[in-house]
Amino acid sequence: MLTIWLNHLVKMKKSKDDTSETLILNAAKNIFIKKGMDGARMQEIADEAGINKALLHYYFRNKQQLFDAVFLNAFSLLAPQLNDILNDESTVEEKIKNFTSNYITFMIKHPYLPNFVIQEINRNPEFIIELRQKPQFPNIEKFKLQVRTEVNKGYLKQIEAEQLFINIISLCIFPFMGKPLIKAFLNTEDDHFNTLMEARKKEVSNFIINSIKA
Amino acid sequence: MLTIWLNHLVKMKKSKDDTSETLILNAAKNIFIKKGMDGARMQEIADEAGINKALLHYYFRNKQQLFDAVFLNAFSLLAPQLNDILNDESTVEEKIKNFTSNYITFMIKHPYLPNFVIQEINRNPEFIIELRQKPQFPNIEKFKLQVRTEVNKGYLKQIEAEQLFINIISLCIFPFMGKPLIKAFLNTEDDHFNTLMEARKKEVSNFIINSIKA
DNA sequence: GTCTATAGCCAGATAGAC
DNA sequence: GTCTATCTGGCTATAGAC
Repeated sequence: MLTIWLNHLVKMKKSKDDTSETLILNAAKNIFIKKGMDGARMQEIADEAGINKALLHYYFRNKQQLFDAVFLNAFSLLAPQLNDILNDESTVEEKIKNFTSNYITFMIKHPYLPNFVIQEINRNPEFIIELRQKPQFPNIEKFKLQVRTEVNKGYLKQIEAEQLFINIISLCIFPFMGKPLIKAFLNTEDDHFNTLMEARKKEVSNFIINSIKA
Repeated sequence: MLTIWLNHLVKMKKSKDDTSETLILNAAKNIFIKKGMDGARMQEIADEAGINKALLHYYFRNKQQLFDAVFLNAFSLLAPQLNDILNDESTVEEKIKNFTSNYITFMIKHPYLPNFVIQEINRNPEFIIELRQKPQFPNIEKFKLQVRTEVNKGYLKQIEAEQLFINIISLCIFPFMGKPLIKAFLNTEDDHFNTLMEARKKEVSNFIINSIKA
């Protein structure tokens, strides 16, 4: 009886973010995102989590399963925001303003995410097949229809919805993937790069809307 | 004497592309681009080249040096074209037309290159420091000045040269890095994706120029 | 649940014959 | 220059004590 009560106390002391499982997931996220599936070492993840290597295998049977947990979690951060924007009721112009601003804000917070996700999808295309099954997977049909309608009504210049969509996500995501290259090309440092990204929250939507507004 | 002559004959039979060294470099390129430095196996590269693992170490002392050779070669394909465009004498509008069309044509031929280069730079940022030393490394100062001049003269709408540069390369490069994701979002297959990329040779410059022309 | 110790494998690199 | 055979280290995964 006493031991139960003591255990209870101990459990209370640990916040939800301090359980071994979440410690491991966080550590794994950091290491996998930096080094990828192939470059990451289980020992390194254990060290980062401040626990033992054997414990990784206790919670997640093997490296692949630990990786999958991290990957799916990362992807599920990226996708839903896309969906929200694509399917709400605002005009194309409003959609673009909201989406670019929100997505770039999000990218500033999680700059390593797109590189990680895209790299690992290229390494293992099976992932995408799995992801597509899920009902939350982004669907752009409504957006396509809306663009066509607004083009026909003369609100927007002639443009293919699919090309517009590609342009939008390219402008939001690429700068973060290519950060080291862009910094080198512009011959600049983190401070100025961050200022540029901050400005892009408005810059990108202006750029797009300038181009397509009739 | 006879052996010398025979050796000569053998060497004549081999075209320049059939020497062991180029066989190895080609094989290494294929494997490294698909799997990255960490994912690639020396054995796999040897198999792809149709030679023995030990021979890899004979020509390139170790895996890192073989990788470096491939990486530098890949990068030196990407960079000079950028430089050519940035420093010739045409107007900003012409520059954008030429650059986007040429670069997307090039990307269609080498779709795996940007992913490879950017991924490995992120994995090992030392690379960029080395690359920046080289005189052929792209320099955008002239382009920046030119954009500012044309904005001041009223040929172009107000836009920061650096943001414009980021937009241009984002629109050219990202679609190829994100190909599996984009295909999934658009719910489409290789055929249609390739058609879209083909169209982008003109589409991208129209999109940009629409946006910035006064 | 958490640890130490170790099994077992695989990959990079070298030795040495031809 | 090219091969076969082998060394060596490091990594995933498990066994087993507490």
